[in-house]
Amino acid sequence: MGAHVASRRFQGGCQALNQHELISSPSLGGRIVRVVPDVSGVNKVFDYLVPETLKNVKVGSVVRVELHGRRVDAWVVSEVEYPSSDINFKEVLSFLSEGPSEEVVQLSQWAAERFCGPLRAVLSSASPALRIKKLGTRHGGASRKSGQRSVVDEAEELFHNKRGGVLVWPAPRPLRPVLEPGISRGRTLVVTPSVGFARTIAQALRREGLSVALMPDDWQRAAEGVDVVVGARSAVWASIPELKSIIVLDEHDERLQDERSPTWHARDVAIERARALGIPCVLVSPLPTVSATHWAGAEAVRFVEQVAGDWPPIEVVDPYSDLGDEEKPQFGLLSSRLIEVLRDKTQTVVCILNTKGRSRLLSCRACKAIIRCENCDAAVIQNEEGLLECNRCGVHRPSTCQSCSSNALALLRKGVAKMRDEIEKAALRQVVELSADTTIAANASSLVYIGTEAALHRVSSADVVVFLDFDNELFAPTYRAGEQAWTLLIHAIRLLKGSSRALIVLQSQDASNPQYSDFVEPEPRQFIEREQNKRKAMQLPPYAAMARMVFADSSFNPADWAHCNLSFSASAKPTEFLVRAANNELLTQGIKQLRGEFSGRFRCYVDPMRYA
DNA sequence: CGGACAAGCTGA
DNA sequence: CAGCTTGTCCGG
Repeated sequence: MGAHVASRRFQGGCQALNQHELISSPSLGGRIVRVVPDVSGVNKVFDYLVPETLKNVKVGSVVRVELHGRRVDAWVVSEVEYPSSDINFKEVLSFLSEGPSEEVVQLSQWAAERFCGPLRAVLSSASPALRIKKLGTRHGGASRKSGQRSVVDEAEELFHNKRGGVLVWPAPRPLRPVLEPGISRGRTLVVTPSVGFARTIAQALRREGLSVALMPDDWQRAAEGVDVVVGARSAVWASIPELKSIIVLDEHDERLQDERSPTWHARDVAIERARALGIPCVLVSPLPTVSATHWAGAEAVRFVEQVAGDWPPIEVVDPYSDLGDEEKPQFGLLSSRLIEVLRDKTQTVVCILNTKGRSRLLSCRACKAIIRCENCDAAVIQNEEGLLECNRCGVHRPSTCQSCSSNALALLRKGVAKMRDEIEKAALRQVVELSADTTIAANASSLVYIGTEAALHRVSSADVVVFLDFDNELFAPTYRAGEQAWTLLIHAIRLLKGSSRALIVLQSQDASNPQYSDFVEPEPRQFIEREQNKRKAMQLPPYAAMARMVFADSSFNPADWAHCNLSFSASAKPTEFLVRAANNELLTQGIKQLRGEFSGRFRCYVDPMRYA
């Protein structure tokens, strides 16, 4: 009977990690540790006895255990006490490696719960790539040169504010003033969207005489103690003793979110980590997300005065309305403004054509308007029955244009290769297609490039960046389309740094849409406020919680699960659902309940970047 | 995940 | 009813 009660306590998968669940009392047989096996599909915890010989086994340690007849790696997540010693535990077989600190283990548990995914995956991101038998202790930090630079007042204030906040600032240009107030407080964690950016920062800080750990390679150095730990999103899991502040750079960038379940976002993890430690977290971006500003609250969002040249001129042009009728069929996505830019042989031009989901974008043959959902304004697609269907809100309607009632609709689809040919014809000079296997000559001058959004990461500078079809970004069927469009734009703007003729061209077949006015006259305050109001009105994150759920088979019927207080909407795939709840707590609670009661398997993607 | 065991299907 | 496939359960 006692064994049965004990075994019931292990039920419930990754949610059953509450170490306070068991009554504390001295145990007779030695230390008992609760472990998470590194086995996919086993989202449960198990308890093992630590033999006297393995003294270095502690919370976070990677150990070897026998589970169901096989030997597997596992993380120790807590020590537990049993009221009696009548259960025969298996012993931990061996100590394999140092792992995340207890603080990071707890943070991982928070993230697994908040993002409704397996703890194993988070612990894996938080662990060293190679085994570490023993950690040393390094200097206590603060081994730094004096000679501090002038500091941006706003950044300074945010770090002195106990909680931190959001700094609206065109990083990565002068970065030192933003990092300085953090670094001067003590050990600092800097998280960036890309490894390249992290490496640049690490090099710059090392040149100043600071000790720096670049994640994930310097896992051990970070755990032993350095002045600054810097890395891409998984650096947010670095085990750092006596952490004093956290800085997230380019908070708007979606690369800060992991796309596998659990879909943790480094911004959210950083905020929670700082909260738990009672240290400031400062989020930096030229245009922070609604989630960031909502967390900070109005008084902790600081706008740094824009420097001239931060924003290059941005032109929105309509490739249809500004051409003569006879030119339209010939040039397609080529506006006269674009042709003018292309033909100036002294300028390097980068053209971006995002082909993702392009084939699904519809336009009206008669009035050229983009076909949108009448309810929520998202771009719609045509389903198999020929009806227009909104992926965002699920509304259907017959195939007619919302602005002129014509029923002649055209699919806008053209690949990069085809566009390259057209552009080359119009440009009267060579156009290079940028793809994964294109190499760019180091000092190639004044060329025209074309590629998907990945091309923005493949060139180092340009005079002009043209988004051939910005509607595809701005009206993408995800609620974060506005922010994601801005992310691309910010990246493009940084490519223009150094050019005296910097220019951004956004081609749109709906240039008069009010959403475009934000781009012509960028006003971060206004954009943030408008975006916030939109999310609030439509009950979208962060004012509500949302997840994509992918079931292993089609045995799930949402109608049977009303008691979980989740609202399900079907998607194009029968095994996928979009699920909503009023807030994150209700979402995780509902999903937890569902996981407990529903027999089938499913994966969750909380705050999904994109959803079909 | 992958082993254990149970229940279901087939063919002589 | 052996021999095989398919399903469900469970791991300390």
